[in-house]
Amino acid sequence: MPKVGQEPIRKAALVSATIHEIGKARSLDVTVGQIARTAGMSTALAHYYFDSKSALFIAAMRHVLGEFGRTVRLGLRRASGPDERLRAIVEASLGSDQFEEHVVAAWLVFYVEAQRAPEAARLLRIYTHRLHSNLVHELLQLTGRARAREIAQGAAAMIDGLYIRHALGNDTWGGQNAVRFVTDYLEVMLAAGDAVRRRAE
Amino acid sequence: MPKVGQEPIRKAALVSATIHEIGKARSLDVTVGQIARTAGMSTALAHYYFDSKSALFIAAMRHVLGEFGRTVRLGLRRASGPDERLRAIVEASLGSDQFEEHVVAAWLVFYVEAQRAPEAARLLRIYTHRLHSNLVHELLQLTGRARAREIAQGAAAMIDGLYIRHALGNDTWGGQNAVRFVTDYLEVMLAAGDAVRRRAE
DNA sequence: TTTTTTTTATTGATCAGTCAATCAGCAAAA
DNA sequence: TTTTGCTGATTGACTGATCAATAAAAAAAA
Repeated sequence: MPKVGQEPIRKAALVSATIHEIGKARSLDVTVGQIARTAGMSTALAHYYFDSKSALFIAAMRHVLGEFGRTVRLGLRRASGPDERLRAIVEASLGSDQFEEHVVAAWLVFYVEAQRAPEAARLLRIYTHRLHSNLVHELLQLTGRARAREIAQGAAAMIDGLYIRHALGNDTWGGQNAVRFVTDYLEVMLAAGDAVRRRAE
Repeated sequence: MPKVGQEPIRKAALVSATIHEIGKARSLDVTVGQIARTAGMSTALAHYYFDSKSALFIAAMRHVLGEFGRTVRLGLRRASGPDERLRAIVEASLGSDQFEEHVVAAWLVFYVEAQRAPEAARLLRIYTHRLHSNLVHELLQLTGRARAREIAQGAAAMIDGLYIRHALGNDTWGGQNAVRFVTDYLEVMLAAGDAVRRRAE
């Protein structure tokens, strides 16, 4: 049975199983044994491919973040013009892909882990910065730099907030409307910026 | 040494130690032993006053939520007029009290716990509903019911998002500006509502 | 008032269970 | 025969919870 070239297959299976199990347990409190069993192998083999449990978690987090990045890039490639592109970013962040149950749980859990594990914090910072600079890049076509940065911060915070409220089931809206909340915010803030600018002139 | 009437003192010490230890560990992964030692007693005594570890966590969460509720009520009592009162709500949510290191960590950890423990979920829902209805109550003086609800949802999401970004150190602004982000949002959304209404007339 | 009983407060020791990690060793390719 | 893939068994450390035992205060009884 032992074939060569199993490493990438096994690692992928373990990463996928990790996300799945975290989603099921809704917590990082998942044993390597559970993960390994779900991935169809022994505990020892899981440790053969990943030195430690936390290394496995980091790999899982990197995978979720990678998936997200790919979704954003795909959305951006399809959109044209700043408005459409802003919408694409928001949709990638609050789209149905990201709202899959186990992905949601993984994100929440990673948020907590980012408080302790430096590597997890680093990964999350990359996500934050990318979201911010993506938003600013488009907003710069529509307003000044200072205002673009401010609106991007507000929108990013709103995205995170809507995400968490959905994750905890504390939302009355469906996932659909979440996008509208942010796009409304962007639209209104940009219009208000115009008003301010006009008033100043 | 054993005196009567220790129960409230011991329980308060345990709750306080729990919040402190969660803040230090930045995780729910804290042993009863650690908490008990910090509270100046044995593990067995901690179990004497709280049946289980999770009962202790729930008590700690109830305490944090209670403190928050008190802060909101105090702020509301001091404010007059819907604008001031809205500001008071936001300030209570994003004020320096709530940004104390261990309180922040406790909130984040409770968010995750709310995914599994029904009682934790219930407590968090109370917080969510209270924040929402507080906001709606004031907004109703300034706009229609449907719009009030929508703006309240957006503002609440933004508050949570700003909170988490601060908790993770992913904020470039200081805690101060966080309040301004939300009040700006409220102001602009209300103004836009007026514009829409005027346009419709 | 003194004595006895009950209640409250407290702990060290320990149980029963869990878990991450290791290791020695086997099987099949290369 | 060396490398890669794989596992059962085991280790060592930890943890929540329980319990028997003890001390002091309060209440009841004498």
